[in-house]
Amino acid sequence: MLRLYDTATGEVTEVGLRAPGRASLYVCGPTVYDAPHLGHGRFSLVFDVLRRYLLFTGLDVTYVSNITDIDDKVIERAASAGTTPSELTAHYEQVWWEAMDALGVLRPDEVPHATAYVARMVDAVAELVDRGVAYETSDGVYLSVADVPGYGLLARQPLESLRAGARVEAGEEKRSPLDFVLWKKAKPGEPTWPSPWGPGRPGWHTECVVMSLDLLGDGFDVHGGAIDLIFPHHENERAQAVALGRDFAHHWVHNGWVTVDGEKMSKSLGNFTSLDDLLSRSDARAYRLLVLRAHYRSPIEITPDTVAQAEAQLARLDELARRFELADPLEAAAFVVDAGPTGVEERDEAVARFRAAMDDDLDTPGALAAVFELVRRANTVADASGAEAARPLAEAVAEVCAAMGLRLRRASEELDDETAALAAARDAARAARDFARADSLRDELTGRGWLVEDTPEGTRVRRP
RNA sequence: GGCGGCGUGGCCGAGUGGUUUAGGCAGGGGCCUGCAAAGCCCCGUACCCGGGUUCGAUUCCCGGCGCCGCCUCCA
Repeated sequence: MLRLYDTATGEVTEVGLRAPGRASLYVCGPTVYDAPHLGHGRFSLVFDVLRRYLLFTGLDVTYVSNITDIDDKVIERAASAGTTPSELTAHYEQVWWEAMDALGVLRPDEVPHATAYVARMVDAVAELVDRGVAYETSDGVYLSVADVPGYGLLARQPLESLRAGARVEAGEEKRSPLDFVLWKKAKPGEPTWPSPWGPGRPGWHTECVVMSLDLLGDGFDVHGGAIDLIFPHHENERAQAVALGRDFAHHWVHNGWVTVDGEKMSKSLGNFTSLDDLLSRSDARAYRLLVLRAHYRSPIEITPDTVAQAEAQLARLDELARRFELADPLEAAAFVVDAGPTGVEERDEAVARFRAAMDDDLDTPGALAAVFELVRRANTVADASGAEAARPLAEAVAEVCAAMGLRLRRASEELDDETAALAAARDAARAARDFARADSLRDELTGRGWLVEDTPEGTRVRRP
């Protein structure tokens, strides 16, 4: 059974499921006011891997991830771009899904949009006011965190300690600097929805509480997001759920940063890279592999060097797929499910090692180590006893990679006529034992950017 | 000021109180090959510093040093 670090307790504990055989996950999605960057890519990949692994173990998984399509940034960006918030968010949501598709991230089962949930958010805020834990000011409605038992649980800091560091804006009417806005009264020119407090729009933290509980119900299993969402976003979500008397997420999972030169990549530091930049200059699978190579809670450094290392690693896997002409399990189905032991002992043990690593707080580096050991074994057995003897091992590599969403590529490149002719000429020269000519033809091919290999079937060229 | 994380061999990156090792990339030697490539085999006496606990610490404790993060509606 899967064990994961739980931010709420600070310990790695078993992920208890609300309903046997069924897992429910809510992952905070993007605010669609700009193109996605590497950080968005990482959290999407981390939770895609978690989801795929749960599916692999045979669970029925419901995965919900939202789109935030109304907030200050959306309004500001739309204004400066001379467009409307809804046009802006429609555009960037499309960009978002294109990037997710490129990364091989499965679409969520449900994608709630904040703007579609405003009425239900108003209901929730009204109930918080009724319960006496929220109050109205001249500019909105706020939650009184002092009235929420256990506030600071996720931040792992007591209320007083958080208060000491909180920034206080001049002219605020909040009772405590930590109180956060549930409803913002409209300023001129802003999109609005009706409410008991006049026209306005919801605060950010409310949507995820309302949408997750609506779609997954009380006591859903896992709530995830990137580490920066712990405080205040998730803390404040939880605070509302507690104040509403609802049973909220049972396990909190957060992934680590993408860093650049050892520093957190962030917009304010101006050191962020868009996902498109990376995908345009590297194999999209390399980013998934880069994410898998590090533990999900560790920071990962994305540099041209680490990307190149991941691509070299990928080449080793692809080479195996080519050697065995492996079918891609993700060609036939969106995800793979473990069919259980096959009776081929070495294969079954390797899959068990893979699962043990994944069960141990999603230890993907360990899982990858099991994969590469299996790659070596498959090649060794094939060298000694032929490809058929090693086939179950090689197929297990593809299967287990697919369980992490990593697809292997066996297709050789399309050859243009000239290249194919050079390769054929080289085969003829070798057959005639005219090695000088064969070597010069290889140089010719190499000069055109091909890597030349001899196989039992003759010259094979591929891109390095 | 409060809270937390990290410091592993050329690089990336796991892990562990001591028996034989993560894994990948790069590098060296070998097998294979007409020569290569791919694949396979072998190779690096790594764990920030100083104390302490211990028969024994990279792993536990304390103290340093260095780096990073959160306490701001950043993934």
